Amino acid sequence: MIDLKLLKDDPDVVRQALLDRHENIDLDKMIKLDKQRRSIITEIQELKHQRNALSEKVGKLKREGKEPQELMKQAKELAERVKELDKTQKEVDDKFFEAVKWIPNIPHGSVPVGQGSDDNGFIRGLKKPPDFDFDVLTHWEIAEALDILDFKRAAKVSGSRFILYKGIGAKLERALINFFLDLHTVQHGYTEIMPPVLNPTDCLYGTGQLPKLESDMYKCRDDGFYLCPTAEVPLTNMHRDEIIPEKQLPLYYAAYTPCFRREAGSYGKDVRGIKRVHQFNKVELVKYTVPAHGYEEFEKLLADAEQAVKLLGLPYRIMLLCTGDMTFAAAKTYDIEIYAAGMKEWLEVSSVSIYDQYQARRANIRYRSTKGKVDYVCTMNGSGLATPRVFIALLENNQTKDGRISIPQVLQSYMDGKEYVE
RNA sequence: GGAGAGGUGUCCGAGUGGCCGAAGGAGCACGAUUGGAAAUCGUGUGUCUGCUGAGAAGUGGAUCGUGGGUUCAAAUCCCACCCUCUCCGCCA
Repeated sequence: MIDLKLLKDDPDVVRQALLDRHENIDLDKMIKLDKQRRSIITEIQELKHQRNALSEKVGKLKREGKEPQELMKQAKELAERVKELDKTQKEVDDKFFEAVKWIPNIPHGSVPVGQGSDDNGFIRGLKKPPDFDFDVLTHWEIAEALDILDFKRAAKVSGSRFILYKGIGAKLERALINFFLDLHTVQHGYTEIMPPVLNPTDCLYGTGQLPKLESDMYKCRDDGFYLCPTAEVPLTNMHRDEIIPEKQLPLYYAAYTPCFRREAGSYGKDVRGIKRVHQFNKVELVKYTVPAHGYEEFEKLLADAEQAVKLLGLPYRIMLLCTGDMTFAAAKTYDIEIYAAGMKEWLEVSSVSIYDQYQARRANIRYRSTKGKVDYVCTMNGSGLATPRVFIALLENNQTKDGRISIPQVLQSYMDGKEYVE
């Protein structure tokens, strides 16, 4: 949620943010509702004040053994009016907050204004894809040849866009997960969490997937749970409705979870292979910090994710997303993309986002400063990394002329010391 | 699914209709003490929010799991729901 003071005192900032993000939201209606709401509140509070004062008098007189009938009658009349107004206020309030939920975060000043991926900025990494001196295959061709992914049977047990890893393929997937977790917990100081992956509505609202991405998630009909679309959800909601002592900050969490996405609206796209699937594995990094250190920690988080790609020796680049390409709740986002030689595309393997206090406001996550002041924390997260695309890149970039895949050195200890998938 | 117990501030915990935003303790902050620290002593200390104010602040309102109800007045009484714990059943 945005800071409501902005709406009242500086609505143009919000208006500009909406423009930059190409969000079509009727801000004037909200401002009007807010004004209406405030005036009702003022009125109600005045009445309640009177009522409370009367009640107090009644109490005092009764204790003195008197029966203040007249006062009680007055108070009753007041109380009835208050009750009615309370109802009106609730209606206006509900309308207002329902509308405010749809206001996205304000982009950070360093974010380029733009429409879509063409307007994203290049930060660092490879400018051009690497060359190969032989005809490269796509990952689905290699995987079938090596019998490490079984597309037909994946479709049989679940449908299209599901992955069935087999044999050394399954082991490679497990190696990636373990490598990422070990890297971030041992080298980068994150605390490992293994959270539940069925999460209730409140959690998805807290991190900002709801209300906007409702149709992109799987929902359990009878229990109302959503299948976790990213570990960001449980990791960020862990501290919902808490006030964290400042000296405990920053908090660093890393978690492996499967992630579930309906990928609604992408039907004809990327149907071959495992680039876009309904269930995938991801190691997610989440940090909670004091707002003043947010952007410094954010750059470190990016570097932590980048390190994983570097150690795997994959060709990558880091892009800064423009206003039009960022998700709803983010104030700034970097994408790490690796090049897949077979598909001849850059694939996003990590999206590193900072939310300022937007998520914290929604999820009510606060901290108490050493001086005793309470304020919302700053949250951020990034994939470190999502496996299917790393898997693609390993197959497509590490393929050899003779049809094998060389295993990066950092993974070999997780693969019984093997140097090749063959 | 059945039976019982419980949900109060940062935490523990008292509180069964008005003098309760809430005893007591811990924690935290500040001060004293100390060469420094621990211990000790003193003082302060919930959160959200309306209005006025440049601000310091002032003055209201709300808040004791959530939502309703009774009452002039609710942490306290009534109803529904949610969550946690214990026991039983069921499943793994």
